Amino acid sequence: MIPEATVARLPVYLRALTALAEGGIRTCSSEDLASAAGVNSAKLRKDLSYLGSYGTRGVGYDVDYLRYQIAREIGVTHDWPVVIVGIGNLGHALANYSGFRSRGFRVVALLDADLDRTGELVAGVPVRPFDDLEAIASEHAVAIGVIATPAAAAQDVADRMVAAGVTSILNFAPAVISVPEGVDVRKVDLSIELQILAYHEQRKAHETGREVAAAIGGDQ
Amino acid sequence: MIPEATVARLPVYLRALTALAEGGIRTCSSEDLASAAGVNSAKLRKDLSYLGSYGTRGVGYDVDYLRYQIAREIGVTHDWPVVIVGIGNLGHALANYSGFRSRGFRVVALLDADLDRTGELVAGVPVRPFDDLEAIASEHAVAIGVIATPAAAAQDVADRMVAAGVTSILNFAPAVISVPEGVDVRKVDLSIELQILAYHEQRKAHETGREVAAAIGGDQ
DNA sequence: TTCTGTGAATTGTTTCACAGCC
DNA sequence: GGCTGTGAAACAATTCACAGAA
Repeated sequence: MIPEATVARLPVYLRALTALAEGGIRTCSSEDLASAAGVNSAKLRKDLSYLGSYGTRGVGYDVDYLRYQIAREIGVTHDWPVVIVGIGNLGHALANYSGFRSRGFRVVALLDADLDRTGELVAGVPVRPFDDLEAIASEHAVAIGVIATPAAAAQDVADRMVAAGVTSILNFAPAVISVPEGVDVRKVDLSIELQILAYHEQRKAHETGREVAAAIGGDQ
Repeated sequence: MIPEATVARLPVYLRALTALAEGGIRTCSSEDLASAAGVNSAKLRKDLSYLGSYGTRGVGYDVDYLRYQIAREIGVTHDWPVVIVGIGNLGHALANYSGFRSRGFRVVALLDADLDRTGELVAGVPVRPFDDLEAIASEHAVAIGVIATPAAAAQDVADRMVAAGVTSILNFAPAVISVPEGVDVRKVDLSIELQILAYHEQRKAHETGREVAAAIGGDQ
């Protein structure tokens, strides 16, 4: 059983290893890989230790071998079919995102409730009516769905996805969706990320203010 | 000093409170708010306790009052000016995202290195050359920048942002960027989120396999 | 000697359970 | 009686520090 925090970092290691491999590097130390991934080496080694012993003491890790082991652990040695629902600005961006294709995912359908959009080609894939969801999900055995609709539609879309057999949902809509036991949801929310930054930014401003005040105050 | 895990949830509570307020609800219990935010009530109360005592025992929380207190704590009672660099598909989607405006952020400029894009209007804001970054950042006192460029450009953009006085960066490029002490970076990576789902999906598949095997095996 | 793999210590987060206030 | 606020307990993640393999 791999800790959740480790699972969330494995894709980062995978990407870093791919970058190293593309740079022609065949072997790396935990220090090298950790710095490419933006973590410290103790954490990296601990994380990798949950997968097994894929390194060599005194030497390091074979880049290709470790890359394969992580890809296998994550489950991206084969492609996962994915549907995207909601082809607005964000849906367009997602459909065009080439990183999906190269990292283990294949967009098998783009769905939108607006029938005026039907037939429109986005990244070479035709937009289809949302009602085709069940047919597509069962035809392609889709387990992963992406919601890129407005917040108001998100729960309905999620319900339909679950009914159609989808058991993992990536939700970009700014809404909390509830799903049955056994279905995983991950949420990406742009304005929440910015608000977290704003909080720290505000604290930095206070900090500076205090330092300035202290400097002005001098040694009174 | 508010724990980081709590800080990351405050924006979720803020959004849930806004939804309650829009539904005409003036008072709510920790249970109500927790369920609107998708967390359990003990965690919610513990989180809110770091901000102060803004509830009333036996009654609950005043929605508007708590909303204001959280907004103040996060620092979104006034707007933060933001620049977006990289106006490709994702940059377009971000520029058009209305949640920015309504949640404490104002896009003051869209920048792109491709000069053919200069002047193009996106969501009513003209695209400007990347080299205008310093002028814009100092004119609007921009502290927060968004990177929506390809991975290869991300580090350069981050360096220029930091030099221009930006101290918080939201990075959508699939690359690790390094910044000096005192600069915050948050990363949003679409394919990493999908890979995390894939990991759990794969485990569910194994689990099912085992259950099926056990069922077939019966009580042998 | 170098660098991995990992117990042990530390630090952070969540959950429990109830005292205290309305 | 109902619900918040919070110590204390349980759990999870990170970091330390070093034994041991190459």
